[in-house]
Amino acid sequence: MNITQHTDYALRVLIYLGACPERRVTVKEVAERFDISRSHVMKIVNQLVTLGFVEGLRGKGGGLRLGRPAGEIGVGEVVRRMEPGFDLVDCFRAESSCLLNANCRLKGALHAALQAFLAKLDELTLADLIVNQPRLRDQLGIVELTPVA
Amino acid sequence: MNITQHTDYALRVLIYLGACPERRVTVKEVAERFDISRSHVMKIVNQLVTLGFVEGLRGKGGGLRLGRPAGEIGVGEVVRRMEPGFDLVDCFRAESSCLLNANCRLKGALHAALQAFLAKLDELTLADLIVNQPRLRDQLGIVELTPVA
DNA sequence: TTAAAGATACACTTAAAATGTATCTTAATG
DNA sequence: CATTAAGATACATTTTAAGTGTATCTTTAA
Repeated sequence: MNITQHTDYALRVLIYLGACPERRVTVKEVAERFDISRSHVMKIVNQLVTLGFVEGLRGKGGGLRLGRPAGEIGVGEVVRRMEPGFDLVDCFRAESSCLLNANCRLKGALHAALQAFLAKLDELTLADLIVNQPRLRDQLGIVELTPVA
Repeated sequence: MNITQHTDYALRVLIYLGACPERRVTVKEVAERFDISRSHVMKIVNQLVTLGFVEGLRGKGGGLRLGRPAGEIGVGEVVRRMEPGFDLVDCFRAESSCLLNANCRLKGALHAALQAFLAKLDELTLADLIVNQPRLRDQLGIVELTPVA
């Protein structure tokens, strides 16, 4: 059981943006900081923009910043919307035809567990992940008002 | 986010065995019933045997049956031991070196959510998934004392 | 001894995730 | 208005892990 890097990095990008609210951050900078491909970051960012979590501005001097205050971005919400599928098992999907289907208790049990998982994440907002901003900025290598070279 | 078919089918195999306690069930029968490859079932069964959830007997007249009473097989336990990795995200793994690492709250949050997920499954045993055995047997196509042709 | 079962090993296929490359669009600025 | 720097989009390629297939070994009952 795992979450895709896609979702994982979506959260990390949001943390980065949240820790650096005074300026726009570029995709290039994020990719270099986290040492992953620019195109992967771009895909993630695009989705975040589409969903309203991030605001992207094109052109010279453009870049990214949070689309809403960190306190209004739920961690559970991000995971729910970024993760491609929550069809924990085959029988969650419409076209599935497991023998048990009708009164299968397994399906219900897994569904309940999934809800518990997400509910736990719903307890937090992005702001909760960015407490102690100075230290976080330090770890992320964010220097005052100076973008990456 | 999903669980591998491996784990999914492990649970289904256990349900099948639990619903058919009066005789040994063969791998072939299970594969045909669930319409998946014999070798996939074999791999799953092997693991279940290694873990003690299932008892396999070779040779003519051999087959599978539960290794313990259904009431003593925890659903959470099965998922925990069958699922290949619970490294929800990269930073769960030892060799990972995320920038945030040290005081990253994300890691803690995801870990707590995972625990909530498993705790929910820990509330159930295999026996809870096999209530209404007659109906289940009917759905699984289990006929009294008559193996699949 | 034979047949029927699980056990083991390994090669192959498939699907999805991640990466790479190229090009388009937008916006600031000299 | 041209240039430059940014995100947006599209598509092809690579990589990885999950699943499948085939062959052979081992065990056990009859």
